[in-house]
Formats: sequence, C-alpha cells, structure tokens
Amino acid sequence: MTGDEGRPARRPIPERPSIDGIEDHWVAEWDATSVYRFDRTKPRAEIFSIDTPPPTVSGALHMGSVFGYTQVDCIARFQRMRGREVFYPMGWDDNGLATERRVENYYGVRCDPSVPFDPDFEPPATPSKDRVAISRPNFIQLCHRLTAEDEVAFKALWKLLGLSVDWSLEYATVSDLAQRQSQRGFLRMLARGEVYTTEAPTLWDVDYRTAVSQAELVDKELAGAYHRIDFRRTDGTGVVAIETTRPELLPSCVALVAHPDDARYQDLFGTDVITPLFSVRVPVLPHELADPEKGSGIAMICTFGDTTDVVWWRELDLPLRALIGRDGRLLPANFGQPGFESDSPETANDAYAQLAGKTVAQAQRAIVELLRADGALVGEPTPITHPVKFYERGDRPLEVVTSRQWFVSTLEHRERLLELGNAIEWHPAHMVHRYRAWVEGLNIDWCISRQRYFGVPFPVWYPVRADGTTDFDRPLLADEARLPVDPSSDVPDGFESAQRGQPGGFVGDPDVMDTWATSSLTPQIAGRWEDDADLFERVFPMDVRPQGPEIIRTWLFSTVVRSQLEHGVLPWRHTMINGWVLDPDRKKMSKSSGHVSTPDEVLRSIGSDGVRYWAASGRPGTDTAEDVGQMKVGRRLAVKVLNATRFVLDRLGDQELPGVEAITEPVDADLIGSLRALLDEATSSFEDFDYARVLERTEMYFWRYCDDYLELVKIRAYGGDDRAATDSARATLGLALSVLLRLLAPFLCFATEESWRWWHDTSIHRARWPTAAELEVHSSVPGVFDAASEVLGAVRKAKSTASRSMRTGVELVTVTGGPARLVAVDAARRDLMDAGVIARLELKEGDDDVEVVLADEATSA
RNA sequence: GGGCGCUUAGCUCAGUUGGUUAGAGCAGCUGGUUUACAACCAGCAGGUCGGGGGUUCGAGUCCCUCAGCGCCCA
Repeated sequence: MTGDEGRPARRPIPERPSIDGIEDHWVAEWDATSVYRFDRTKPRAEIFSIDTPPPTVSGALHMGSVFGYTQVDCIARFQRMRGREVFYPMGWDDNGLATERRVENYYGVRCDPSVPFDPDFEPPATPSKDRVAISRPNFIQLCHRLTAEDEVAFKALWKLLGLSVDWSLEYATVSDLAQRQSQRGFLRMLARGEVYTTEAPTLWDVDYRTAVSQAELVDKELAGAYHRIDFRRTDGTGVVAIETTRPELLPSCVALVAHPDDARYQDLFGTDVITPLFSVRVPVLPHELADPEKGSGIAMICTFGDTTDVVWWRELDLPLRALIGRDGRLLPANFGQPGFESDSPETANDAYAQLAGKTVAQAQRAIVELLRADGALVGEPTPITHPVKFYERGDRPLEVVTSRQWFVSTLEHRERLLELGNAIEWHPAHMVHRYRAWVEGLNIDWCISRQRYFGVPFPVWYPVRADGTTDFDRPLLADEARLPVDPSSDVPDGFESAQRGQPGGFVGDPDVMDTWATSSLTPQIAGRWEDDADLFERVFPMDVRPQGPEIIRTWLFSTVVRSQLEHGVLPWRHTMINGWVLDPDRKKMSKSSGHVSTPDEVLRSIGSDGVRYWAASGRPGTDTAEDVGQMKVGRRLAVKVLNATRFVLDRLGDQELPGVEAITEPVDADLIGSLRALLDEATSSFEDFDYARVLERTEMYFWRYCDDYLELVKIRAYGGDDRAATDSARATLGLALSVLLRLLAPFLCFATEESWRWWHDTSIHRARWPTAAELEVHSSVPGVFDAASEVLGAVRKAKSTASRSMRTGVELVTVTGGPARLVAVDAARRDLMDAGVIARLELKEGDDDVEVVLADEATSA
C-alpha cells in the first residue's frame, strides 16, 4: 500500500456522486497546496524536464491544442507519480507578427515609427476601418496590454483542463528574461562567427514589409498564364521564344537558361540574345535546374522572380538588375547607364516609364500591352494554375528583394544536424523523416531578422561615418551585463544619445528577431540559462520536447540548431509529436471550420476528464477526429470511477483495511496477479510514451473489475461467518481500487482525485505509482478469475436469452472441461453460487462447456 | 516528381517479435431496475482486415505491385 491510507474519509462521500463542477474545486485545491510545484533541490537524475510548447497567445486556442497538451500532461503525471521531480513550465509565445496583426485589428491601429510617442494615448473605443497611425512605443504598449489579457484566458483554460504545470515557472517570450537570453544567445553566436549580416536576395512579404525565412514558406496554387515572348538572336537567324508567368520582370532579365542536354538549344549556348522592348544583351546558358518539360524548355532569369532565379544568379555568376522594391512596386531605372546597358536606351526608357512605380500586377498588364504592340508577344497568354510561394501569413505572393539581413549559418552544419536528428528518440519514430527531409532540403541560411516592431531587438548599433553613411561591417555590440537593451532608445557604450544618427555617431539596428529566433531557446529560457546556472544544470538537456508536426521544420529544427551551436548537445532526449485534430466529419482541419465549439464550452459541457480521455485515446502522432461521442465515453468512465469507489468504500466500512497478507481466497489472489500483469504493461508503455495503450488496457481492466469481480465478491465482502474470506475480499477490493485509481490518475485527474480523497489525506497526484511489490500474493490456482468470469457470463446469457431478471435463481449449472478448468471453477464455487444465485454447481470432465438450468418462474423470487 | 503515413464491423479505432475461431467502444437490436451506478446492467447481431501477387506449416501482421486518402518536400 502507499502507506498514507488515511481514515476516516477526508471528504464526505456524496449519496449520488457527480463529476459536474468538480474541476473548480480541485483546481483551487491543487493551487493552494502546490501539488505540482517543482522541487529544484533534486539532482538531475531524479528530474524529468519538459520543454513545453509556448502557445501563440494571439491565436485562439482550439481542440488541437487541448489534444496535444493533454497527452504531454499524462506523461508528466506518470513521471511525477513514478518519483521523478517534474519540471513542467508553461510559456507564452507573445512576440511576433501574430500579435501585431491581432493588435492592429483589435484596436484599429497601425505602427508608424515616424510618429512621436504619445504618453497619453488611448486606442479608439470602437476601431474604425481607417487605422490610426501610432508610434512604435505606443504600439508595443498595446501589444503588451492585449497579450496580457490573452494570457489570463489561456491560463484559465489550461487549469480547467487540468494541466499539472508548475505555474511559478511561467514565462513569456517577450519578457525581459527571454529578451536577455535571446540577445545573449545572439551575441555568443556572433562572437563565434555563427551569425552574420549581409545584403542579399531575401524572401520578402510586400504587405508586411519584412523578410521571412525559408521555414515560413507555403505553396499556394494560383491562377496565372504563360506568356510566350520572342527574344532576337544576335547571329541573325531569327528569334527564340521563352515562356514566362511573370512578363513584368522582363526589364530585369539577365540571361536565358535551358537544360544542358536539351537538343533544341545546343547551338544557342554561349551566344547572346536581345530582350524585346529594352534591347538588353543577355547570354543563353545551360543549367540542370531548367526543366525541358516546362513551357518551351527555355526560361528567362530575372533578378529576381523566385528562389530558382537566386540559385541561377549565384551559380552562373550573373549581374544584378534589381527592380522590385520593398513595397512590391517597380523601382526607377535608367537604361543606357551602367548596370542597365541597352542597345536602344531611349526606346527602353520609354517602355520602362510605363512600368516604373506600378505594382507587379499593374506592371504585368501594362507590359503585355507593350509586348503585343511591339509584336514580341506570340499569340495570347495561356491560362494555367501553378504553385506560388507565399509567406504563411501573407496575402500576396512573396517577392525576392535584396536587403540587409541577419543570418544564422545552418547549411554548413547540415551533416551534424542530420546526425543529431537521428540521435533524438522520436515518438512516433517515423517523424524523424520530416526532420531529415527538411534539413536535406535547406538551400538558404536561416534569416532571423524581421522588419517589424513587437519582438526582441538586436543588441547592436552601427557607426555612422563622417559622410553620413552607415558602417555595417563594424557593429557596436551591447555588453552582456546590460542586456536586454533596445538600441532604438539605449545608447552604445562610449556614445552620447545626442550622437544618434549624426556623422561620427551611431544608429541602432532597426530590426527585431524572428519569433523562432527566441522560441528556439525555450529550454534556455525556461531553465534560466546563466541567469540561474544551478537550475539550468538540473533541467538541461531536457527529457522531452512535445509539439505538433507542422513546426518540426521551425521550432524543433531551430532548437536543435541553437543547442548544438551553444552547447554542442541535443536539447532533449525524446521528442513527442502529436497528431492533427480533424473535424468531426474527418474531412477538414479544425482551424478552417468556423462552427466548432470552443474548448471552454466543450470542457464545461462534457467535463475535463471526458475531454482528456478523448485526447489520451489518440495514439502518439496519429490524427484524430474531434469526437464528442468518445468524450462522453470518457465522461461515463469518470462517473463509473466515482460510483465504484463509493461502492467499495461502503463494503470496506469503518474497519481497518486488511493488508495484502489477508488475500488468501483464490479468486482474490488471481485478480491481484492479473493486476500485476496490467501494471507491468502500463509502466513499460508509459515509459515508452505510449500513454494511449496504458489508458486502453487500464480502462478494459477497470470495467472487468467492476462488472465481474465486484459482482463475484460483493456478498462475501459484506461479511459472514468466514472472517478470513471476508478479509480477503476486502483487502483485494481496497488494494485493486487503490492501484486502479492510481493507474487512471494521469488521465482522469479530477475523478480519481475526488475518489482518492474520500479515503486519503493527500493528493493522488503525488501518490506513488503502484509497484509489483504491493501486489505480492501467491495464486495457487491460476486462471480462477477468468474461469469464474466465463461461468458467470454463461449464467447471465442464459437469463438474458430467457428474458429473465439477473436475480433469477438457477437450478443447476454444469461446467465441463479439463482438470485445470474444473479446479479453477471449483476454487470460485462459493462466489459463483452467490453472484449467479445458483442452487447447484456440478463439475464434469469433458470438452469445455457450461450448461445452465434456470429455476422455474414460480420458484424464482 | 520524391518521401512519409494511413486503408480492419454502419462509425471511431486497437491488434507488440508472423501463431487458436480478428477485438473494443459508439450506433443498432433484444431484454433487465428492492439495496454502487438508467449518465446503469446483461445479451445479440455485425468484418472475404482496400485490390492483386508472393514468402511461410501458418499472413491483418513480412515482401512486391496497384488503387484511394492525408501530410511533408521539390
């Protein structure tokens, strides 16, 4: 036993137990008694640390979040009961674009860094469509205000769900602590040469006006058209036609490209052709990436239409004629000048004058007319649909814009990152493929700077030269002791604030870090790396990273990168990847559907245990439909736990519960023996992160305990002449209930706690996980419980078939079978006759069978 | 185009290194309430394990192939 079976009952057992509303009571109680408080004095070997995903507070919580977080919580609760000190923090990912957009919509504002700070600013009471332009500090204030509200709501939901988080470890990615960790991590990388700044072609969202990283790309299928355009050959043999979906980029064309094996273009390789309208001479070059199947098999390379253009530009060493600006409009250009050499500058500039300043869509319409008039457009554009790269939050296709950005070196570490991926224990194992595919497909370093506002600034300033230009090559770094700093208001060492922007002075780096650049440090932030070295050593590397599959390429990948660069080790030993939650119709993802209930409504109407049951029924990594039916099954199980406990405690009465040595009856001993087998399987499955199997097996066992075992012994347990037999039943009822409640506690954390506290002083969630030593009994007659269940089942079936009550008396039961079976049935004789209301039970050798003769209606009471 | 996963009862899903007659819940049907539970109990019915081929004494499980669905990457 656990040693703390307190008596009398600590909470009164209600006449009709109910699970409705028990969440509020236990959430408050757990808070008040700090049940989940992490004890930081424990050594690393006794600690189980979890790198909890910080939810994006500006996104609505949905059943998908409930699903994944519940699964982790089951693991946490198991490890805690097993005796590990569980480090289970919760963070909020509040910085970044998601919050900015929500603040813009919620308050009807937009950030304009040129607007001066207004200390008395209040957002409009009702947001209008015309966004009010406000200063950056005012904007950031609103971000803090709204995320603080969101975090309160999120926290309440997590508590209602029953997550066993230690809330004293709460953190936010925009907090001073996280900013300091983030800036320190950046400076360390910079010192080691692992992060660099450069002006380079960068993926760019023209609406958000920021750079984005490769990890944030999504393909969207978009309508477009192939435009067939003639280029004039310089050898006088006529024209060559290319096909392009982006004719507006023609003025930035720097070459044509075809596959080296393409027979059609062999004679063109190495020659020049002349662009229509702009009369620019460009070479025709071979490259493997040109697809002979696409269009005419020959493509124009522009600077830049997409990432393939960047690869060609880099590998073929082509000139740069950048024409798309940060606002997505065509920049001014002067043909005939260096960089824009033309055989016919005047015509070129006339044509370009009709494009400059236009958006790409407007420019496309204009250039099609110009090409048509010129005769270079062959036929009419052919409509197609094709995949186009978008920023995952963006509304318009990404452009490639040349700009100065900060990059973390990842490409050169590819092999090491693959090794590290293999060294992680993935649950389920096949998820490693997603990581591998991502690392193998990397083609640009990790861009971590964003031209946004609500995020962690770079702790960097730049000198301003005497001529007023910025010297990006000699950044002025913040001293680590000053972190966190904001270079837009703080001043670098050795300068006065009056020197900001002045020749001989300095300017602050205007950008903020990508949210993943901070989130990639969650183990360091939660473990307070260097701020609290003692704590960090006790929790890092962590035991497990749970998360969704869609952020393997971002969060999981970037955390591995940072841990490798900073510490040279994996950030955790295990990773647990949860599945998707699908709509009830199993067709669409829950996010895309508008009429799904909110988690709060579901938790309140069904009860948290029912929802937890549903979530824990989903296998690791397996997509699962939002299934109210399954939740109700869990709810019924929770109610059953209360009722069964009440019944057993009633049988146990006020007397001292007999110890395990009292378990002498064969049925009882055999039940405990099978419980031990269940325990072994539950423990090993839990250690292997297979919570769903534990739940399934335990649930099945629990129903048999209720439906068969309780029925078999309920009369004997009442007490009679045979004191030893009664004590055996009581000892078994109590022990089995105690073990089953503990096995179910990680899942049904409310109902098991409620039941437990009817007869214990302290929380079940700090009770010891059952051990085989508790279940040391000697079963001299193996298989008694199964045999008795089978006979009982046959008796029930006979009564049910005859449409008679289960209380109907039975004249005679004849069990036939081999010697072992007969011995087993005989060992349960008394319980069987009581439970089945059987008058005579006869045993005969023969083939397995059970024959039941019911008593007459008249003689059956 | 490449990779990964899935396909088992009307529905949602288990099924471990190949080993009795393939399981559970929900829904359905038939019955049963005087002492834990009607938010309950008992019982019944329901499947050529996506198609085809192969290995084996034996395949839901291993191999090949085809089809459909989903996700990731290009």
